[in-house]
Amino acid sequence: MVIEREVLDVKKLSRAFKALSNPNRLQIYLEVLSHRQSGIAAPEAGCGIADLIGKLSVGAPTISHHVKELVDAGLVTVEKNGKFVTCHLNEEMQKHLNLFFG
Amino acid sequence: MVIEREVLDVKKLSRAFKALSNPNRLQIYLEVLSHRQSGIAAPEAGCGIADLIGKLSVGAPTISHHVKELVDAGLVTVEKNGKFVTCHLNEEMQKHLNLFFG
DNA sequence: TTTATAATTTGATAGTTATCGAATTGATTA
DNA sequence: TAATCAATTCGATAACTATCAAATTATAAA
Repeated sequence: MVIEREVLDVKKLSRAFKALSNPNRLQIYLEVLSHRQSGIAAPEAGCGIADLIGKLSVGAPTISHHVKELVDAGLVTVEKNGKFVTCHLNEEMQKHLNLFFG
Repeated sequence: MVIEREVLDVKKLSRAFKALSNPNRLQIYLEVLSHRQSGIAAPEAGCGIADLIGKLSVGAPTISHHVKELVDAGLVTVEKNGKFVTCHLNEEMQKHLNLFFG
C-alpha cells in the first residue's frame, strides 16, 4: 500500500533527523562520515570511540549514549574488537537520505 | 577562519535537522517540497496553511507552531495574502542540504 | 459597523532528552 | 589472580518540546 510505505518513510526519516538534530551527535556522524572508505569494512576505515571522546567536549557516557542513538536511528553501525569499538557508516541509510536531497 | 565556518555549518545543519525531526513537521516540509515549482514565487506555487490543517491530524495552533519552527530553522518562508498564509521552500537552505547529501 | 473567518498567541501539561558522576561490565596485561 | 583500561549502564536532574483549549489579532464579508 503506497500510503503506508510513505508513512513508514516519514517515520524512518524523522528518526534519522532526530538523531542528527543534536550538535554533538551530528559531529559524531560527520566524523564517521569523514572516515568512510568505499568498499572497506575493516576497523582502519572506521572511527574509534576514543577518537570521538578526544574530539568532542562531553564525557564518555554521553558519547556512548549518542553513538547508541545513531545506531538505533540506522545511521551508523558499530564493530567490537576486544576492548575497542569502531563506528562505520550505514550505507543503506545513506542511500535513503540521498533520495531526498540528491 | 575555516574552523569557525565549520562550526557554524554544524549548528545551522543541526537546527535544520531538529526542525525535521518531528514527523508532523517533516510532513509539512514534504508538503511544501511537493508544491515547489522552479522559478515561481507566486502563491499558487506554495502550500497554504489551511491545506496543511486538512492533511495533518493536529490542530491549527500546532500547525502554526510547526511552521514557525520551520521558518526559524531557515527551511521555509511564509508569504501573507490578506487572511491567508502560504509556505514556500527556502531554496538557499535546500542547496546547503544538498551539499551534505547530494 | 457587525459578523465571520484565518491564523497566531498564551498558558498549561505530559512526555522527552542531554548531560553528569558513580557504579559496572568485559577484555587485556602484569 | 590482580590490576588496568575501554566502554557501557544506572540514576538523577535541568531543560526542552508537542500538543491542546481558550483567548486574541487581523482581514474580509454582510
